[in-house]
Amino acid sequence: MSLAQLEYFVAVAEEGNVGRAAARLHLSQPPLSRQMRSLEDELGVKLFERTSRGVRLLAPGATLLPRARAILADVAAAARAAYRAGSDPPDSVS
Amino acid sequence: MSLAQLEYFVAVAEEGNVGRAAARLHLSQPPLSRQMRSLEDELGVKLFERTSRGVRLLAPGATLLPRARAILADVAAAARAAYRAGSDPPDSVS
DNA sequence: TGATCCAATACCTTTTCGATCTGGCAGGGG
DNA sequence: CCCCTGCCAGATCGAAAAGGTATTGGATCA
Repeated sequence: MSLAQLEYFVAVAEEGNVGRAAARLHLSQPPLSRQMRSLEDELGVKLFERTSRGVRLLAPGATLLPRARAILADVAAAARAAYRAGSDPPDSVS
Repeated sequence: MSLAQLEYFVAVAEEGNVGRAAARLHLSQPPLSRQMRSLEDELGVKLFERTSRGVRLLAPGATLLPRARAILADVAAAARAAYRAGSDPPDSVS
């Protein structure tokens, strides 16, 4: 599982449509389909139900979605925190 | 930033030694050095001080370390949760 | 039944990642 | 003082992964 896959997953879940999610991610549709499939394979569960009008979250997908969002937010926060720790010398009240 | 880089970072921080961390990760030393370098580049800060006897965490590294551990734990927990949501049918009291 | 929309597959290209080999720098023993 | 050892960094090469285009298959709707 990669952070990219989590971003992709969130986009697909939010759009309910692989093609539209791909556009939003500035990506083409087939790679995104494949990434979702390999994520499902790795987790050992189906995240989406594929219909003829798009995709719908299944229970495992619904469970994963908020966690994925939180993880991505934590990663961004960690990057910012590390950056600040470097800009600010060890102690600084300014 | 990738999850692999976070794992690598934790290993290097814990070992205080790139070569030993590489062995622990079943990886060779040069790729690990590069990954740490590219992580630093991406974050825009130095995470380690390189000495001739190993590496030592700088302030940004110290800030990142607990967050990296938490993120990795969250990822693992999310994977397990999704898997369970798939094994268990939607409702189950058993 | 023909048109349309969507996801999946096939095939290829490009980028990324890891391994091996080599070099440079600091400490420790003769 | 010199050499040897241990550690990190750089260069080059091959393998694996990711993305793009073109195409197919399936379902819905007029």
